Amino acid sequence: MNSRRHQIEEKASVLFMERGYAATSMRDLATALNIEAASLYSHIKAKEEILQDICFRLAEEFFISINEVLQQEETPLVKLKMAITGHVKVVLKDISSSAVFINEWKHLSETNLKKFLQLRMEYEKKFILLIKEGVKGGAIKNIDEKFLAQYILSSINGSNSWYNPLGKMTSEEFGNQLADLLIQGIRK
Amino acid sequence: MNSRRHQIEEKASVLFMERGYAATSMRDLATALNIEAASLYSHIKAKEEILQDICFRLAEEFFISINEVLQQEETPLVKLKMAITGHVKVVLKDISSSAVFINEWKHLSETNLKKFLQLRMEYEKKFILLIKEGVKGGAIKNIDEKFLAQYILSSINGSNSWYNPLGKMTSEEFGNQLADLLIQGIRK
DNA sequence: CCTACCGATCGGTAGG
DNA sequence: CCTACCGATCGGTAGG
Repeated sequence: MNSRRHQIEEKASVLFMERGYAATSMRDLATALNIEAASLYSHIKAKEEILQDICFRLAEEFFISINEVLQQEETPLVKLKMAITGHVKVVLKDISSSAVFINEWKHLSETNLKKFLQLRMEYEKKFILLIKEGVKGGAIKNIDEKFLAQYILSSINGSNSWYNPLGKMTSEEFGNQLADLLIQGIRK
Repeated sequence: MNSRRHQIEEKASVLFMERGYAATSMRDLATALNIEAASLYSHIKAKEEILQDICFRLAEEFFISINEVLQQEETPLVKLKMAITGHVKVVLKDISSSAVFINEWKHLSETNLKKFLQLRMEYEKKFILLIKEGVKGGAIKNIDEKFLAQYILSSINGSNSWYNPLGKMTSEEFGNQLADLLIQGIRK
């Protein structure tokens, strides 16, 4: 709907990814959009509002993905693979926004920061539960589930910085490849 | 030798990790050291000099580690595991400095940035070569070596953000565990 | 969406 | 290592 606002967030994601949130000024953003800095404030209330919107939008997308996986009737290992490919899909669908989600959340101010970390913890817990199932059933190595969850999630998130959309792999192939490597590493 | 300078860099690493380079002011740093901002400049020439020193010091440590591994007479898979545990060791030995190396290098200015990216590429190439050996010898899956190298390195680097020095694992145990997961994922 | 601004803060220097 | 500053830039507002 609000297309100008959408343009602002899109451009901001790119700049925040490239230079970081703190090093991107409202004048930088305005220049990239061919307007004056003051004009931005008829579309947003504050700089942080942009960061907030990006971070919580991505959080929502990650939740949609994992919740869809959790209601499937599959083995833990299959579900875990789906959770991984689903996470990768969200990351690669919008690389700049996910880069901001992954690297710039720390610039959220108090209340937002708390909410954000709460959501991230909830999301990680869902991964941990999935892994616990797998360990119990004997499909996954008997390693601390939190360790494995952090390992998997940080490995996927890292791919944000090196996946090349212009390379030979589509994002689906990439996600599958990555998931296979991770799954083979942790399975018994 | 120059212990005051060393203290400045140490404290700066922590602040740069916590808030990011751009969001850390020289006044923040000075306050953390109980001195005035202007006093910092009798020890350093500019803010970027601190960032530069941290980034290139870490780069050096990574090179020392990989070069030691490369001159070993071992199978590619064993050498790769050594390269991984060596890299983890450097990362975990100084979590704040390595966090700056991993996340804040983009704030280096032109000349330093170019040099830094050059070094990082050289380092990655050594990993790629190691993996190529393994693929040729049939020990490692026939997957694009660059993909595998990026996957491994970004997975290790990610651990910087979630390894808990106060947890049950020593950094050696942690590095071994991580290396095993990665190796088992990529081996044939 | 723009012009014209504001107070605050930035990295850094002069001089002791 | 400090006091006293400087020009530049920051996020943001008023008023149209």
